[in-house]
Amino acid sequence: MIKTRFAPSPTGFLHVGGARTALFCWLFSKNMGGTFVLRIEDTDRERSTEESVQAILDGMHWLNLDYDEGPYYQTDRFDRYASAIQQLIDQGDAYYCSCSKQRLEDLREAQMAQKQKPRYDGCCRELGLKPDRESELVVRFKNPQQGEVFFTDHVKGSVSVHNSELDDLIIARTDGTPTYNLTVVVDDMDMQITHVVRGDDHVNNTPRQINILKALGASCPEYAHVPMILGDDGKRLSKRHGAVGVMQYFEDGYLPEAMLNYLVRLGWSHGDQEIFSTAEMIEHFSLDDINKSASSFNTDKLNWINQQYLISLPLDRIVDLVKQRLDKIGTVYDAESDFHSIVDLYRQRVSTINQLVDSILYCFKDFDAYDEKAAKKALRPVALEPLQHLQNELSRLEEWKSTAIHQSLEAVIERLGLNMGKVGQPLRVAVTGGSFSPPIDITVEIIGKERTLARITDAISYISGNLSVE
RNA sequence: GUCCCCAUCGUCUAGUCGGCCUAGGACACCGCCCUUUCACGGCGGUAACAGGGGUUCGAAUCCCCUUGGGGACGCCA
Repeated sequence: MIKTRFAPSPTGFLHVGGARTALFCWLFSKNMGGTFVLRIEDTDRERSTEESVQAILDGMHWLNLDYDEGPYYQTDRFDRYASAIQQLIDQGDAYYCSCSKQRLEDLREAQMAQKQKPRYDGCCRELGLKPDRESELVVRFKNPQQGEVFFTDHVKGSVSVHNSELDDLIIARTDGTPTYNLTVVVDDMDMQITHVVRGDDHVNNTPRQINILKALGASCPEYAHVPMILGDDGKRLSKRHGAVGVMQYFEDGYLPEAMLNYLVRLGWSHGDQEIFSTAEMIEHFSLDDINKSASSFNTDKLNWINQQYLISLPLDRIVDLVKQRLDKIGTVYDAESDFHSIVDLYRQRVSTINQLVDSILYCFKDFDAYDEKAAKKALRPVALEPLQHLQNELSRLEEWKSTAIHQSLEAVIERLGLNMGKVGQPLRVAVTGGSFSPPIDITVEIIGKERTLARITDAISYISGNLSVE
């Protein structure tokens, strides 16, 4: 039976890299019919926050990455860690160390100066120090000094590191609290995790953890270290640029399905397939197909995928999201109004919910100003006559339907000897404020007779006003 | 600096463990078609095996070196 875990530390929001790691982990366990556990690694009390825990939970919930077990909190398991540390000490696999931070710092500097890899020199390793009330000691793991650690990673392949490269890492701080490398090992062991799927910034920790695991008498899980996600510019995602929480994408109008689909294709593929339903991802996913190298986040492609989902998801879903957004930005609209047709007309013209809402706003409220370029091009004196004729024709319409509206347009075109562009485009700008919209007859129908006529009047006076100014 | 890892179009990638690759798909970009605008859709185009050595009848695929990138080196995780 397969068991995986996602183990974030709550020191910030769930960023795209973390989200993808969680996704791969989740996908793998679903594919194998295994168990997916969520574990919050909050042993660093200085930096862990309640808000971060919530942000991670929110992000996973939005993406629909549900867990079968947890969330477990490491801070609830300090007793267990203490006993594991004691076990190691009793076995002679760990020892107390009294080296001061100052000595450690000096040591590190001296090693760097000699172009060596900075690491603990084992000063207290054979001293047999005992803890007393006066001095606060730290506990170090007695890492083997001979041989090498070898493991086969599902994505990186064979990795080996000589024990001589490793030092005696601290497993308990002076205040007695356990550190990361000890807690992961104990938890993975106790929770019977069979596959550790995590960011590849942990490959260097793996040999140390394997050594601790062996000392504790446990067997090793399998590993899959997934590569990092770089920013749009190929640089590392950091707080200062690009590293936004996954919920920011929700705020920006992206769909969780699209986000998941985009993320799954970053570092993983299944032939030439681009669009995957969740079921398809689960069916085809395999850890061994994950790419070894880092990949860059590309917003253009995310936008494209989001648009694909905007088009293919059930209309009701999109309408709900549009209403939510409308409410959020405080747009007043008739609660009875039916958005289905307008949303359906626009979903293939935009790439996010927010863009969709922005572009249909003119249906609910009058716009403050015309789009500058559009007005300059379409609302010129030559447009006066067509607009006046349209005003006339349309005001006489009894049935406000696109077909009838279309006939009115045709009538004006014929009477004035113009083409559709000369008549339709001024109308479009007059009525929507901009130059992009679905077919003009349909657009006009949706806006309604009263509003349409009023806006044509406004456009006529706008053009006339400009005339008198000149 | 030391150790670990990585390297196909601008980006995401295919490349079933050497031949079917004069390197395929997608995003972006550029044309054309559809079209009253904008999109969607359709068709076409520009564009890559980091460099150098091997191994082999034959290498994007295997080996070595160089270069470049990333990661780790905490009483952070």
